[in-house]
Amino acid sequence: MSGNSRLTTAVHALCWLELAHRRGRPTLTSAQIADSLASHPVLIRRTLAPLRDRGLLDIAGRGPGAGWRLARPAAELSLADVHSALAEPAPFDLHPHEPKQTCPVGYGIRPVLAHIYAEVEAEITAALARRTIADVLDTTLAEHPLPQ
Amino acid sequence: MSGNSRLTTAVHALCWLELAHRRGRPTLTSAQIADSLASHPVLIRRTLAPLRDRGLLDIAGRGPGAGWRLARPAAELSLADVHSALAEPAPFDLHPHEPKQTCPVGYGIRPVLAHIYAEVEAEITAALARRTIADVLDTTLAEHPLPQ
DNA sequence: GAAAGAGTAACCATAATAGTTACACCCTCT
DNA sequence: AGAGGGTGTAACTATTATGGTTACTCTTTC
Repeated sequence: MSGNSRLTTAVHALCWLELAHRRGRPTLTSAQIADSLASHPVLIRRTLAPLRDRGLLDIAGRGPGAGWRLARPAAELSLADVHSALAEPAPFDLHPHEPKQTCPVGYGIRPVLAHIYAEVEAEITAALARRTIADVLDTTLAEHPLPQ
Repeated sequence: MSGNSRLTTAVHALCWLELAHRRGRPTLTSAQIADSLASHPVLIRRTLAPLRDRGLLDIAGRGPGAGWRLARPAAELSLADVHSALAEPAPFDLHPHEPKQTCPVGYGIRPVLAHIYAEVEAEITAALARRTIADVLDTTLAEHPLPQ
């Protein structure tokens, strides 16, 4: 239990919602989404909450019959949108403590590294922006269809 | 204490070694490196050990007078080399458990996501490959020189 | 009033990281 | 031979993130 699978969880959930939508099912409950992920409804609600707050998803109704649904067409929902909404941690951190300020390297290296790390983040975002939820779902269904 | 600052630690150490080299100091001990980072010699040895094993660094001598030194010119040492030697964790993981195999999404989504995540990794590597230790040191000294 | 749904707080287990101590081992120097 | 300066590494601690789980509140439909 070390890594970070929230992007996976969110993308899986959104693809599943889109597939349900295509099949004429407008919404899914968090229990139904959790079933596909072999996870738990509370985890789904926790993971999807920031997407709801950012307007990627919404809840249709309340009480019995309520459920999650995409707030935008799946073809207009990129993985970068999901990544950004999740506020994923950056892959690289600067020093845990301030380095020695009387050393030329310790004094000046932090903004240099921060700039490089920002570039890396931009590349990650750009790579994720190339794929939409619709792309992922279409590729999944086309390249790895259920047997029989 | 959540993130991962090992790339920062390693790049800082390598820059400091290169600066020492330019000043006519062929090696630095882990205690001297730790001093610049406001860290501890054991952490330095732990972080630098995989770089030594991968041939980016070596130890000159043993016993008194021993110390770390770059095994290659700093201009031929990219941050991607460092990142790779450190075996940094990927930013995104797949599902913590196998998703439901009777769901079309659960059945087929993992290789699709794995492919996208591999692309992201490649972009990270490419961005880091654009900078060498010499670049980082030169930029640090030029853009953020010690006052007076 | 019962039941289904989301929203959330609280707690547990696990793992990674940084920090730290302790000690074994190797070598140089006196 | 012994002292001391180095690395190598195991072991332990504290902190934090993550996933998992339970338990509860609130709202709405039936």
